[in-house]
Amino acid sequence: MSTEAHELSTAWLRVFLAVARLGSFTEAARTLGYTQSAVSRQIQALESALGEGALFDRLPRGVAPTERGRVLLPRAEAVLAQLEGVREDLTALREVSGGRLRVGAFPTAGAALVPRTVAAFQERHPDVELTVAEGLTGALLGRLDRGELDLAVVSSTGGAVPEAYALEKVVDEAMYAAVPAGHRLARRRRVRLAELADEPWVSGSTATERSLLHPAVREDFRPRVAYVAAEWIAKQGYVAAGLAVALIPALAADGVRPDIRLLAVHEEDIPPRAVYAATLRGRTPPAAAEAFIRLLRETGARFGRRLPRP
Amino acid sequence: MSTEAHELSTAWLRVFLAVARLGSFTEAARTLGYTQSAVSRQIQALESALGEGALFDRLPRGVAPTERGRVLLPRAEAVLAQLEGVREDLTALREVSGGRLRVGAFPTAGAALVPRTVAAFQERHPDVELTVAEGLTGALLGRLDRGELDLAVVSSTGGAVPEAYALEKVVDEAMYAAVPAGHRLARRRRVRLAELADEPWVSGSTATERSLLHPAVREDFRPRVAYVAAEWIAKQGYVAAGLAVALIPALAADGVRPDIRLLAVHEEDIPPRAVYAATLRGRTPPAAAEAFIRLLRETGARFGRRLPRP
DNA sequence: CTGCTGCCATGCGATTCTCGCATGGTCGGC
DNA sequence: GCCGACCATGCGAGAATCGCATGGCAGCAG
Repeated sequence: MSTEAHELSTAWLRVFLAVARLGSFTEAARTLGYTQSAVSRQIQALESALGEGALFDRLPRGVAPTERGRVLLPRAEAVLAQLEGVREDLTALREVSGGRLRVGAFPTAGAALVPRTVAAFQERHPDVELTVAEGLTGALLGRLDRGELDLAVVSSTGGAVPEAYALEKVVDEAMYAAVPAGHRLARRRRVRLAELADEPWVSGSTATERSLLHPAVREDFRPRVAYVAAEWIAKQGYVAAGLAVALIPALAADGVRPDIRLLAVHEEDIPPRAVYAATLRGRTPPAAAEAFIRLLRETGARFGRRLPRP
Repeated sequence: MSTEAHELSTAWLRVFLAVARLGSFTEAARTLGYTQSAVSRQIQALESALGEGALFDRLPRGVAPTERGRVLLPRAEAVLAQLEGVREDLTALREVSGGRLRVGAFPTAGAALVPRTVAAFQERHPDVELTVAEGLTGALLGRLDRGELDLAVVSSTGGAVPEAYALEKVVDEAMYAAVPAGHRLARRRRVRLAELADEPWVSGSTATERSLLHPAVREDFRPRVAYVAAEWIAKQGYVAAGLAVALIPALAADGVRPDIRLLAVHEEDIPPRAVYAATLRGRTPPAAAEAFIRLLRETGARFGRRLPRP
């Protein structure tokens, strides 16, 4: 007879409550799907685990809680309620309600992809505290490493990504050529870059290595960068004025002014820029992050090789 | 692989907390006195009981809680705190702090026995809410039966007590003869009732059957009740005036006026009146009741066959 | 690049727990 | 005085849990 408190089981408490409520071992057993002997022993075990003194008086007709039993009653309910709370919390987590999510994204993603995804996310999971920070891919990964972010939206332009991160492709971003409304190709829907090889270009940098044009350079396409403008709003100005054409990633193609036409560039001319959602490899990402990534892909699908404004 | 939630053990949670705090199965095992394998399996069991999703990420150097783990953390602490609360409550109960105690007592006990016991009890257990009700033995037992009282202080005068009650003798109450200060026996400390057989008596009733004198009646003691007075204060008046003598139970002998003398009556002349503490048979009495009974006996010892004022 | 080390997972046998079944004891009622 | 309701308990089967030993994996030093 080990009078020592091995460790009290929550099953004990559930049985205890049933017995207290029903006033009978037999009835509690029937309700709980046990035999009467099992209930008897469970109560015995609980009584011995709790130390001296019975929890129920065994009367000729059923049982009645002793003072100890009456004291235990609200506590047992509280414990079980907490246990129920555990399940609720975890369910809420699975259903992505509550908690926080810290997202980082590269600048272009801030044009449409991330804002739209955020909007959809907020609608579905209004309880999640969501923050978004902008930064370049390298910086974002560093913040991920230091635990400052839960999720980073990065592009493949930054070169090789260390193995420490788990990447999930969100979208293969299509590229568009932007031409003025009166351009000779303005009525086309698709072009080859070779057709624009002789046009003056506006780009983010004179050095093509640092611009979107870089992966497109080939034998038959060596663009002449006549104007330099980093911001898309400025590029639009040059293009709309008929001074130049520009290469625009689909993610930035939203809200283009009406006097500009976007032409889908043939896939072979420029590889799609991949956008990834990065988390720390080996660490289970927050459930909210999973949900955010799903929405990212959903939103991102609209930017993959399709003209936003036909 | 039973993915079903058998019932989560509190041991799970304790192990979980240790692992979360120490960041390592091995270290937690060492701290808790388990082997590493046991900890590993406990966490596995907890994870499977809680359903999909791990609680810890297994890293090359130790483990780190996942989001699920971080959510579980405060809940687990709460559950264990409640469990600790159970033990504290029960310990407090054993040490008689808190809770309530409802006592009933027959009128004479209210003269000194109960008030003194109450005072001692309040001093020792100030947290217990104590109430005292007065009533005759029969009524008190009825209220005990109906759960209106936890404890009844009753005397043996009421005849047989049903078996439904557990009686614990508190004191065998001595009887005194009260005589005026100038009485011929006033200097004695003990008397035989036969010596007072010819005196006029004052009693609570003309019918000796209903008075304290009843059990004392014998061949050589047939008292003549000259005066009837129910209250002890009135009896004192007759005695002090030298009109009569009276029989006084020790419990009522406190605070006797100075012109009256109390003489111990020989034990053979009148059987001591027993005072009992009654609880419901078969029901575990409240811990406070046990403590109260102990103090009753302590206090009552002063009224057994001893003159309170020598 | 190879062996070492630290850490978690897992197969195995022994122990303990817990269950259901059947039985015994006690009390109240017809 | 027998019967029925109810709780306690001996017994054997099955499940859970433990420790021990081993395996797998990642990082690190030589």
